[in-house]
Amino acid sequence: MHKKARGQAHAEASTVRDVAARAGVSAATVSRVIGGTYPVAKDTRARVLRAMRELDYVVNAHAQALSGSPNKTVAFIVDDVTGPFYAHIARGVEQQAAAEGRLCMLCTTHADPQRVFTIVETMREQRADAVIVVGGAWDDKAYHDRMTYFAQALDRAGSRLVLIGRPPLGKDIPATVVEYDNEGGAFAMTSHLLSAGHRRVVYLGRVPGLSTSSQRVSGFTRAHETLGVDLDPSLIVDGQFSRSFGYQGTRALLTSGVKFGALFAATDMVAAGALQALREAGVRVPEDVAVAGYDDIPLAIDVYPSLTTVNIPHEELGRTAVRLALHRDEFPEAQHQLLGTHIVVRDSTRRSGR
Amino acid sequence: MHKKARGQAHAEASTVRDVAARAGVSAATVSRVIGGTYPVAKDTRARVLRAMRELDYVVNAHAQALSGSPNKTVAFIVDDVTGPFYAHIARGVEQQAAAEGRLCMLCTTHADPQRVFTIVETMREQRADAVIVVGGAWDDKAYHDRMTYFAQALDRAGSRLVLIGRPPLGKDIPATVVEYDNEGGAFAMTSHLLSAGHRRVVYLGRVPGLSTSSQRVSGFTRAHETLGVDLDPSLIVDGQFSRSFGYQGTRALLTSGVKFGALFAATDMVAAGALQALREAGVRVPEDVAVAGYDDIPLAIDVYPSLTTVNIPHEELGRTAVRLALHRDEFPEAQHQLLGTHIVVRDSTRRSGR
DNA sequence: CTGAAAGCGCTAACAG
DNA sequence: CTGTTAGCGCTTTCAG
Repeated sequence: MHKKARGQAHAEASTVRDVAARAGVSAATVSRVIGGTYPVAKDTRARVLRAMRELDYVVNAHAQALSGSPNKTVAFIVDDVTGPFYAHIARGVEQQAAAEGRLCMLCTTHADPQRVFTIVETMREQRADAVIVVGGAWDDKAYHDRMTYFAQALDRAGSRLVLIGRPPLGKDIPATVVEYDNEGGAFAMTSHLLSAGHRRVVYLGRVPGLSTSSQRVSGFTRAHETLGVDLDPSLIVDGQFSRSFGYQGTRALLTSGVKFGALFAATDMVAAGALQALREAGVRVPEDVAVAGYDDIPLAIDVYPSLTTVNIPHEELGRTAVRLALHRDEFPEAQHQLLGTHIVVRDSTRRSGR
Repeated sequence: MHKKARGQAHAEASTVRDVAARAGVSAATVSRVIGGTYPVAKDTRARVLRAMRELDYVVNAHAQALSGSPNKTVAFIVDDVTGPFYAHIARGVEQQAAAEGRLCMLCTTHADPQRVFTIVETMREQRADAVIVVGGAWDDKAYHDRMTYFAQALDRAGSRLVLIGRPPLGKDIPATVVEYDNEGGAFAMTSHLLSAGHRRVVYLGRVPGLSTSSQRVSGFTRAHETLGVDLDPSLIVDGQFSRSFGYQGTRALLTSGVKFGALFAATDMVAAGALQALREAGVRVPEDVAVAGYDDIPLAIDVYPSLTTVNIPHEELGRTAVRLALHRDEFPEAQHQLLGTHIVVRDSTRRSGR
């Protein structure tokens, strides 16, 4: 009777053929009803529909994908969903993917640069029609080459590699790049601080070799040059993009006796840690030290005092990435976007006295 | 020459057959090499492997899935990735899914209860081997029935419905449920507040009909009964789980002239809004009003003053959900878990003077 | 250890 | 409008 006798008690899922039999039509007709993209007599369709319902029929997406219909999934690869920074981009991606009728696969690398390769490979297997990678890139040739290879491989397969917040791989590499004006934001923020009269501004949290970091530091430096303020190199301190580094780093700074009137944290998380350290040390913000962050994550309005920071259009980055990737044929010229950033002034730098 | 002449310039991806030809073996042998689960002569395997590399071969996951090999994806459905609450659960899910060799599909309902149905249906099509839904459920019969139906349908197909932070659907419904002690957490927190001497504690943000909310309110009420403190019903105020409601609601409370010495916010986000409103009104926390939240999201340590709140084991919820669902045959008894919660005391309730 | 052949569930020509 | 016939790329008996 049964095709197979599984150990499990799973009723075999019904197929187009079952539906066809029940509705007294051919499998092809059922398929046409499913697709909806082909004329089918009104009552035939009705019968088929009813049969589907009675059998609790559900198409098999894999079979669909296999027999030619374009795949409908977008892959999204991040370091860590937990960071508000990524979470908001993820929301944009998910939103746009849904709007374009795509499913969204979420993968996490936990900041292991190797893992991104494995994952991209897996996505090739899945035949995802866009693979979106977000986060700073490392200045590493091997890394760069590997990504370039993936870009080409995905392209050959009709898919697309998308980089969010990373520098382009190169001129003729088939990849979509959606950046935000990292350098410009840092420039604007530093200018804001310098114009308020601060002469010794700490940059807290440089990560050598990380593209995001280099760009921010570059904006920081350029602002000093532009405004003709000397920059003491010891004011740029290395450290991770984390709350705990913000805390530790600031404490270290405080005990080291370095003088500074303002602190520009590499990210809002770093700033949050810094604020705590300053508060514990009895340093008033912004009276004694002005503090600024970068990213404008929701946290920024809840810390005390509320944080002046650089706004990044998170959700738009995500949405743009998906849109561009899926419609690359319509917008071949637009495959490299640079979205704007702007500073948001809050209490942590307000009326800063020198 | 070519099988098809596509308009696109995509080189057709190579298949097992191509690899087989190149290695001078049959497709079956290539498949065996891929699966690794079957003896293949050492040098044959080597040749196949080389051919795969040379052709840049990538298996087609859909074809694999279609021809019987169990599917390898887990679906995760949330209201909104953006909430830190969900983000951390997502991390747990992703982590465990990766550990179990599964891919993770992320879907968002934007709090539209209808959308969850569409998505679950889509996941049936994808043949996901577990479908995880997180977030409070509505006390709605239609909703309940629909979920029950999905639970059964998924079960029939060898998949599994998992509910995180939602009450079970019923005794014999095949679904995995991972809850956290919502009522207990609220009870503990309320007791903490009452034992500190507060007699008029506001509960800010009840959402009638939402399971999460009902449980918290129930813990709140029970603590009053247990400690023999009268509860003025007007102290329970309805409102959404959002920062903005926390802000507005608190302002309204303040202008209404209702007296209260402590405020228990339905969630940390609500508490964050409340803190802002109190600060703006010149009400000192915790001296004038003690404030507590619920969820223990990272934000809680960054608001000022740092927030006393109820800790939920976010990541563990996610991990447990995946583990239980995938190994349901090994742990049939454990398909309903209740994870513990505990209060974390921080500055917002410290040394509260009556 | 390896090959040949059948088929997973669906869609896409090609004929009616 | 609808049925028939081929596969999509892979795994899996069943024979060597």
